[in-house]
Amino acid sequence: MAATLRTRISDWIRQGLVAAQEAGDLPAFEVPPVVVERGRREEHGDYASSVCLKLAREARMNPLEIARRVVAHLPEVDFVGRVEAVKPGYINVWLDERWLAVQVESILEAGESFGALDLGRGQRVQVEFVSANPTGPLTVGSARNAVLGDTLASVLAAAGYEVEREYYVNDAGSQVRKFGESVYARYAEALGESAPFPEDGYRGQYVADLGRELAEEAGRRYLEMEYKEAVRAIARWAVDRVLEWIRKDLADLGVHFDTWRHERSFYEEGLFDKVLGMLRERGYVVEYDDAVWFRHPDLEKDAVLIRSPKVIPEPSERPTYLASDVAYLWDKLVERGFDRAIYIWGADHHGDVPRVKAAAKALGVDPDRLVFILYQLVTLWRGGEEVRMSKRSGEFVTLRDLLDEVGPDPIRFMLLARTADAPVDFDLDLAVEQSERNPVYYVQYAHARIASILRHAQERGWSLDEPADLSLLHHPSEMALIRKMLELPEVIEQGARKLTPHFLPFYAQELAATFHAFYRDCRVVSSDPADADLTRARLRLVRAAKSVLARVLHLMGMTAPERM
RNA sequence: GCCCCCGUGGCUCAGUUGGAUAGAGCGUCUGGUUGCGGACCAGAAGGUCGCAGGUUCGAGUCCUGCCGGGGGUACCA
Repeated sequence: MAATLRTRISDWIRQGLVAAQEAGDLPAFEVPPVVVERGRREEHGDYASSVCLKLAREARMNPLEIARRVVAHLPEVDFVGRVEAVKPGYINVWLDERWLAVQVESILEAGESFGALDLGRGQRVQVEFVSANPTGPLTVGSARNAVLGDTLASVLAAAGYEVEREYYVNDAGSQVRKFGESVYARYAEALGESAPFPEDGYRGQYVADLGRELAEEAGRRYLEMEYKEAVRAIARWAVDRVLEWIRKDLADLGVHFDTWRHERSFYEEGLFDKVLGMLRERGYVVEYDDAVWFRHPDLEKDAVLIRSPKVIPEPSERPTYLASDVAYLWDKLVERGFDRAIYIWGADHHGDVPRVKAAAKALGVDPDRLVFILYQLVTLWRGGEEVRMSKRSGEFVTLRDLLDEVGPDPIRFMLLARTADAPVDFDLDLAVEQSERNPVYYVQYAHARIASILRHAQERGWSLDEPADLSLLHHPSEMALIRKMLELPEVIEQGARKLTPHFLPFYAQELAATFHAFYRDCRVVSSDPADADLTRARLRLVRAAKSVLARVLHLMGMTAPERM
């Protein structure tokens, strides 16, 4: 399966167009891309194209007449059963039902690789996501980030990209230092000493726990060190501890990273100095007010700060946010040579996008190779009321809380089933509710139901691996199910092209619904000996449906339960 | 002020580079299983796609203005 049905039909119609031109039935003109969409109504076929409407002006012909001539020149292909030119000038295409029936076998053969495309042609893409500050547990917002990034990565991999998942660890800069100071203070307290608690420090309970843990582990060692040095060491220790939590939470959510890139390394390895030098050479750096600024004509502001002693006095540490971003983009696109770098950011960072893009330009890197997916905020609801979250009051729902209360599957599904552009209202009551109002179970139920049918069949002595005469499949509900399964590659194509994984949960629901309707109409395991061949064919069909359902669920990072 | 996102049936949301009568779930109403999982299925009611212009054969989709909601506009990340 290298191309979607839609592309094959598009190519096919293009062939008809060209053939019509060569035969002199159509005037010579450049053939535009043949847009093919799914027929919205039964009488519009499985696929439909409106190219002829677009061509009417250039060809100076009635669009319907164009369509007729194109149809007359369409070559024979096995997957098309019927084609017609209608009303204003559409070309409607119906798939061949015998061909459809046979696809069941190819779906089964493909298994977990069904829907794989080579859209990416092996291009290397990095998806960098979550990347939350390692100064505390992950929040619900990070969960949305994680789910989006991880699923997008899966979709891109399915579409033929070579994908790497990366977590960017912000372990340089003022927040980490402040975190270190906070832990230091709690650590000192645990040992009966008093230490100044930093202004705007981290006040969560976990900070106190870390302080106590450190006191038990290290004793008075850090108290005897020079303060700044102790803070630096403690910060490293505490960041490592927090990263362990983060890693665990993400693993429980089903998210795994290939690489963890540490911001600090940009400074330790001299990458930042190198990139800053390049910017300076190219004239994009100005200095005034005792600080270093990045300037670029694309920016609305005169300049953006790169380094200032007022932010970070320590030259060895990260100067500003942008400074690291500039070093990082160079690291991604040049040093490590990714063709594309995808960033998953909260929409509150949208203002930084033009800066990073401008920096890329300044460094001579094509800014289009940087892609930013911005997602809106998540608000939690419980008992019909918004759950207010505030880190200061310590009353915020962590990803850990959510995992303990809801479990990974509903979290993933519900955070996925919305465009990134729209804010998410996460209804805690609904997420845990096991009812028809909860779409998560609707999809998983279809999978479990098929598993149950297969168990039932085996108990009755049916073999599941037996070949079958698939041409016996022709019931409308059988055909609908096959058609729906064959849509998966197109869902993957859309998701990879538009970088919008939210198509998956919608498709999953449709597939489940199509299966349930089939189940109503068609008995799979028949006890009538006369139906033996049909039973065999339907068992193949149902196995294929189970496989595709599992495939979608796995793409979404969810489980496909055998029973529930 | 400026920048970004959103505004589609009662509610939550889809809508494939502009296409044929705008879709789904939930909710409401009505109905369905003497056989494979009723966490299921079928049918019905319900929408001037925020408002006003514009672009064209054709606009929920593109452009402009306005209204309403959210976010951003730090020498924080």
